[in-house]
Amino acid sequence: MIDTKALRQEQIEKARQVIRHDSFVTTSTSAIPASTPFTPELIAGADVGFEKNGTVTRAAIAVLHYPSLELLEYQVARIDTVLPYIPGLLSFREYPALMAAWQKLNLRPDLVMVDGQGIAHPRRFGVASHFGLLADIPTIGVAKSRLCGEHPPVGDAVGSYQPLMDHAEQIGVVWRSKKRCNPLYISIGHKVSLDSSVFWVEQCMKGYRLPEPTRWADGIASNRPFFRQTMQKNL
DNA sequence: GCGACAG
DNA sequence: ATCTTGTCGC
Repeated sequence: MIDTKALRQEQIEKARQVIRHDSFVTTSTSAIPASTPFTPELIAGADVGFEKNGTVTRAAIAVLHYPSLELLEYQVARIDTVLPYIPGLLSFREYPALMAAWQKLNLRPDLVMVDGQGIAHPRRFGVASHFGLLADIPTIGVAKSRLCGEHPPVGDAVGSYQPLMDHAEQIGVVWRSKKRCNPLYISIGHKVSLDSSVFWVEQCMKGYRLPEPTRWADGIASNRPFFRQTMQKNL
């Protein structure tokens, strides 16, 4: 059986290592100051899906150039599924495949947007934080629905937002990325502040519900015709 | 005890 | 997440 008790404990311990402020580092120089004076050159999106009745876990990472948001590279990794889906323990199921895809990458993204929660998690250790910590890369959690926390209704206008609260602690921002679409749940993954997280997601929007990095990772993974065509056109 | 519950 | 066509609404 699965020792869920131990996995939850592991989350609590690893969550202490998550860095919640901007801590971008260039390939050469030292750490870059807080806030957003730093501009990433490469932003990636990561998404995980399942095949063969859930027995195979497939991760896709798409690397885009910023600010052009053009696709520069993508890698897909397939591994045997290691764990069933258990709410709150999603990262243990998904991060092995993410690491495999990560290691295939030739480019080194400055920032990765992960499909799922960051610290907007019961133990503050969602898949975006887990992956960011283990790959030691700045990450942002961009989820399509809520895992925990509460928030007031978000306004209908694009750009409207509400804080995602867990008791007295703000764990994320619920942000309307597109009209008549459910809002996005944005949270700190690792080494990116909440303000910066929302900022970079905004900078990566191109009229769809999802920011381009995540949208591309999603499209590549699901093998949809439009993405295949545009992919071959550019790569 | 009864719901809620990322992907 | 995944199985899947048409269809309702803006």
